[in-house]
Amino acid sequence: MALEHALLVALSERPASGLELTRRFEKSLGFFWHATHQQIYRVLARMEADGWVTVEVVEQEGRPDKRVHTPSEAGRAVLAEWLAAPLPMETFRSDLAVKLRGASYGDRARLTEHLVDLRADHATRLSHYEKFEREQFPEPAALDGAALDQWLVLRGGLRLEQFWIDWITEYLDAHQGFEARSARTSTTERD
Amino acid sequence: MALEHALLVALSERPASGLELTRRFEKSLGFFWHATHQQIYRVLARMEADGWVTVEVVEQEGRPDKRVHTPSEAGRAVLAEWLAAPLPMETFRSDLAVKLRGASYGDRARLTEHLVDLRADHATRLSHYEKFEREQFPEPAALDGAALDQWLVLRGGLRLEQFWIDWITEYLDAHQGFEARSARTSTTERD
DNA sequence: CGCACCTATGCAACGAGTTGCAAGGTGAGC
DNA sequence: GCTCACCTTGCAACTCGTTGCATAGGTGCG
Repeated sequence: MALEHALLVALSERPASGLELTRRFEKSLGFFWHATHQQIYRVLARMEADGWVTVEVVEQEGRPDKRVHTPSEAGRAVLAEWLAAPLPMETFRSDLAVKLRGASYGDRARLTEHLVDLRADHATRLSHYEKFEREQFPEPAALDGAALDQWLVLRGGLRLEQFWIDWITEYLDAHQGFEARSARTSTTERD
Repeated sequence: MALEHALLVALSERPASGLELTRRFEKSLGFFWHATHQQIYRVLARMEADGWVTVEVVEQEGRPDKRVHTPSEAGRAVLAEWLAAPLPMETFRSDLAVKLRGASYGDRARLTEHLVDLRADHATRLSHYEKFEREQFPEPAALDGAALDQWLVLRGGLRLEQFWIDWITEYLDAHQGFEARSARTSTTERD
């Protein structure tokens, strides 16, 4: 329902072809959104049919032509209307939560290994975001308008990665603590 | 792809009918998952056809019969296999992120109002979770096994609500700071 | 030349998830 | 007795998103 609007935001920042949008969604906007190129192409086609964007065919040297999309007046109106609507609370789905909760019904040691790996992956992405922040936004206090917004969304990405890391750490610590207590108890029992 | 597994976890904790599962998903498991009753019925039917659960029809007084589902041996094997698989990093979609990023192309004041409301909603849910934690898990250090896992998933829910609150707060503060700076600048210019 | 790979766009089929609606029964209030 | 709400299950139609494949030219490598 909202990919249309995400595309309108991206195209408002800079008109682009379908593939260029796909690339951009893998980068900065991708902190909180991901879409395959097919999905993007399909939605772009619908938006064009609905008159939300205009298309200009740009010929390129040594490459196929590309179709560059720009928000129309109608598209800008649709975007503005969507932006003004209230935000419903999002519930999300997390396989991780289900696996944590179901750990008793499987191999907890295997799960623990995967959790260590997953935490490492999130740490890697976090440091990637931090590098990006240092390079692209060296002086956040000087930002305003769209650039300030972009930085703040990146801040959300950073915070989210930290959330995953902290949660997994709490889980691992809690189970380690439980095992330590069990070991002490059985030692005591042996005595 | 994973609703099957979430249902198997829930049914492992306690066998249930479709509607009972729907209720439970609105509560504790719902921190990180939500499903409509239709979705649950359809998946239960498929799991029954695949032999992952067995169904017992339970007659009730003054109510329609209910069909209570219990994981079969095959179902438990499927769940264990899924639990042992590596966890892919989840990317998620957030309308909030898109709206924050696109704020320049709409009415920022309206968005700000909605953000204040949204933050209040998350704060409400957070305190609800905190109450639940105090009541259901008064002594976390004493937990083990499935109960410890349940508490840790609730901890994730708490952390996630805090994430939303902190992020929105950072956004509002940053824009307030920018407005304050702008006001000072224009005052200076007037002098 | 043959082969692999890149750019750019797109189709077809499938699975997941939501919304709207309904059947068929019970209990509660008036 | 009638209406209304609720319980339990379920169908149908729709949107959203993914996966696999296709086309058609261009570049790079041995």
